[in-house]
Amino acid sequence: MISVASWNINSVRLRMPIVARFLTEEAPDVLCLQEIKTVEETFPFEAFNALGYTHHAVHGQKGYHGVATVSRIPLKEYSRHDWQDNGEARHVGVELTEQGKGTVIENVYVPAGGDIPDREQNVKFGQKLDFLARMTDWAGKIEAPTLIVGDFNIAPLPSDVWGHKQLLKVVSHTPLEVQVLQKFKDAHGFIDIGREHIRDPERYFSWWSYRSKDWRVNDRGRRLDHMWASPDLAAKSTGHRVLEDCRDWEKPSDHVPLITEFDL
DNA sequence: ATGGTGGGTAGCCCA
Repeated sequence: MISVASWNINSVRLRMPIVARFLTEEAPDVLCLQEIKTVEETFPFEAFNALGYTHHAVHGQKGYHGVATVSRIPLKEYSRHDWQDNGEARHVGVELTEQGKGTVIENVYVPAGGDIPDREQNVKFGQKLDFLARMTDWAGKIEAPTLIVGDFNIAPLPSDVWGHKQLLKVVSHTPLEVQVLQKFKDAHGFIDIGREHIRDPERYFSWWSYRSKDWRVNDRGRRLDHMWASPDLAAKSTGHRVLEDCRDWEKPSDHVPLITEFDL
């Protein structure tokens, strides 16, 4: 059995205490972090090593974005893509080298896309769409059994958001983004593991804005984080959980971790 | 309809 977690941590240095708590309590084999907001030189390697997570692939950037995959089972860095073609650190891929040998885990942080869902008025929205288009070209050429996880910054289903009608013109849930994400999915035949285990139309959120008070009461969440797998790999997924309680931990991220277990 | 809260980092950018 191998378990893989994904968590947009919104500064790994600030939140190392809750990361340590998560690794101690849940002990996933692999943890994919997004928005680490640091370069490799100041990544807290020692803290991860002390917890038994001695294998790392870090693609960092000063102040913004950045992704890291840490593991207690052996892996090697496999790829780094710049799907936005602007030098931002939003992807790192690893390949498992012993247990689960040959399995590729791609860790991605899709651009949020700004506030206005129109590429003419908002450069960031165009960059988000272009990022996804390049990711789609790449997905069509995948050969290894692949798990792609991370903050996709799109909530595709009506049951992935607190209010479908209210959010149709809000970046992350527009029909155009949903369509572009679907093309990416179809390019490789990815399976949405989260929704294999928590079926539509059951409520499934992974992010609650810091700006919304009483997140548990108002529950204005969205499912921005995903774990998608090649069909053969998805068939080996035996469990999937959303750790909503982490949203209430001290100095929380606005995202919560997802964990999938595989019979590998 | 608006602004609301966070993080990184040094005057804003980004989410």
